[in-house]
Amino acid sequence: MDVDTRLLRYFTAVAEEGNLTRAAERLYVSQPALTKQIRRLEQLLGVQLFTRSRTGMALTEPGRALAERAPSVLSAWDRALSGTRAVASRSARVLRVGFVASAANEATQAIIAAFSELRPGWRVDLRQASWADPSAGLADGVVDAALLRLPFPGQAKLCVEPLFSEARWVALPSAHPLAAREVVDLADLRDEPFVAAPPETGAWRDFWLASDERQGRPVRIGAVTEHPDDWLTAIANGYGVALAPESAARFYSRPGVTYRPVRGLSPSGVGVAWSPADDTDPVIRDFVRCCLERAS
Amino acid sequence: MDVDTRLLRYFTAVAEEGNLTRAAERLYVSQPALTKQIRRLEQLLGVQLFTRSRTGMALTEPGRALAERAPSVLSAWDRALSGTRAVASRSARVLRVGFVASAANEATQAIIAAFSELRPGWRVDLRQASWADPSAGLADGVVDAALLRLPFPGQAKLCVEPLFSEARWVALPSAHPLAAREVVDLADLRDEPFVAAPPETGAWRDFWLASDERQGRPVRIGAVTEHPDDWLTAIANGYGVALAPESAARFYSRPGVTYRPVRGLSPSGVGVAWSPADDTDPVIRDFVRCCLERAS
DNA sequence: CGACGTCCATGCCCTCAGGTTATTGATGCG
DNA sequence: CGCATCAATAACCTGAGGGCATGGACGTCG
Repeated sequence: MDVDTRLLRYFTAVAEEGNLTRAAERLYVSQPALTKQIRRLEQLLGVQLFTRSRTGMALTEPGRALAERAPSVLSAWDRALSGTRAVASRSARVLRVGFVASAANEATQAIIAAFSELRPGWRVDLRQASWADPSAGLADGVVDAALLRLPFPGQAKLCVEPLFSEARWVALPSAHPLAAREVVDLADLRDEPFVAAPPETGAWRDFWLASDERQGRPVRIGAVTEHPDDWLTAIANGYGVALAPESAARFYSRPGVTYRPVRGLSPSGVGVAWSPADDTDPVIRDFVRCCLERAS
Repeated sequence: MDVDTRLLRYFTAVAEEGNLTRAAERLYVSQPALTKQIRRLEQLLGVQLFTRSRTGMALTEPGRALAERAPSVLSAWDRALSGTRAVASRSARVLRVGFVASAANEATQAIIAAFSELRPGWRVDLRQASWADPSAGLADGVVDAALLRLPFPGQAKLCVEPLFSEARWVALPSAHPLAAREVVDLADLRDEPFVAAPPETGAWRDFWLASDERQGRPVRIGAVTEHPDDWLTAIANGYGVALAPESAARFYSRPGVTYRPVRGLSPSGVGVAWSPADDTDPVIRDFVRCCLERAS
């Protein structure tokens, strides 16, 4: 008896939401399509998985049994997939490097260049991650190494080497009164609306909102963005201000956005991370070495 | 990224056979269909899994990586499937009982009747297994309990309670000279062709060929059968003789087939088996109790 | 009490995945 | 050289799986 992992994902979504309509939205399919799939799954197993009512879809006892076991299937497949891809990229002499926007900025290019010289046969695949994934794909096994802002959630499970740290500056709409000053005080920013990363990024988001350093004053969110482009646009349009590493002033300059140093703000660290499973891999070690050389 | 488990089964088959044509036969699909599926899988992963040549399909390094991981996905799904079905049948008050043909014979009905009386709300689903599966589906989680001939392969991993034992008789074509005797000597059977179970049944097959008791004299196979009907037909048609439990003489009588006791042959045991996971289940315990009561 | 909102199910349509048979190419072998 | 062996391709058919629009059951609220 065969299933598609898609069917299992559909099932878990409905099980979690308890509601076809919402699950369908979450899965980006239409509700009738989902209805059909769930019925098909039930028919496939010969087991009723849900009891339908106007209040939604409730798991039956066998449904709960499947809901408990489905994740193990999905995660087994995830492991198989990322494992296979990892081996494939290795045997094609490709190093997959993830980075979050504004992580290493201009250092990135120097690192890649140094690595290319050290390992002439190898190609580097650079993949920019959205801010929603602070591990830049490393946690999912999508990349072999990543250039990241420190600290980041899940850091404990990975090997990390800090590279350098930079002052946190502020990016302001050029028309903003504070843009006229050479240096801004953190205290002056406390009541400004901020352009922030999506809420699911947790500690990462908080760090760039200076949540720890605003003495309990709640932050006002002016806009939420996932990528540098939206971010710059939001600031230029006056939706709010945002903290950014000093190098962003050079790397992400744009008319309408002004960067200024901030007094009284701790710096931000940049590091390189890789999976403990690859810790002995000579190519990874070379890459890390390049990072350390070029960053100091 | 989603896959169908079918695709993974196809992949493993090709990986094992190293040959599309043979793998296609084994999977009961056409060779072009399999070609397409394998290419689709490669495309899906963005990874070349095989190198094609006149000698067949050889795994690449990433292919080997997937071949190592695919079984874990398939077995996770197998567990999820049989686990869910088990819970479903329990919550529908159905006890799934497997049996191999001629295991308990007439005792079976008495057992079921006793169980129905003890657990009036419950229904028993009887499932006859082919001789190719001596655990009658118990090993695969397809049934909750099974009535079996002992010993059987995989017995160590299950809970087993022996019920009774029976003499092994011989089933002969009625026209066979030995059918004229009241009792047959094992020695007289040694050079006869036998009707046997399929080779993959291993020890089971050997036991019913009396391999251990023919003093190294090789057995001659006259026919191979999987089900009682073929078996009786093969014997009646004179393709060979076969050992059978005494009760088969009553339970599987047919014109053209004569049963006779055999001197000098050890008896055959019958038992009930269930999964250790269900050992504390009161319903299973009741069923086992019924078996013990009715068999003694 | 009737209008509306919320959910799931149904009907109809379209596209493409996945299967079939027949055939073509490539390549080693007697 | 002709044959056997494998994989790939072509042409075709069926049905799975998606979308939209709508129906039906049932609370809820003005």
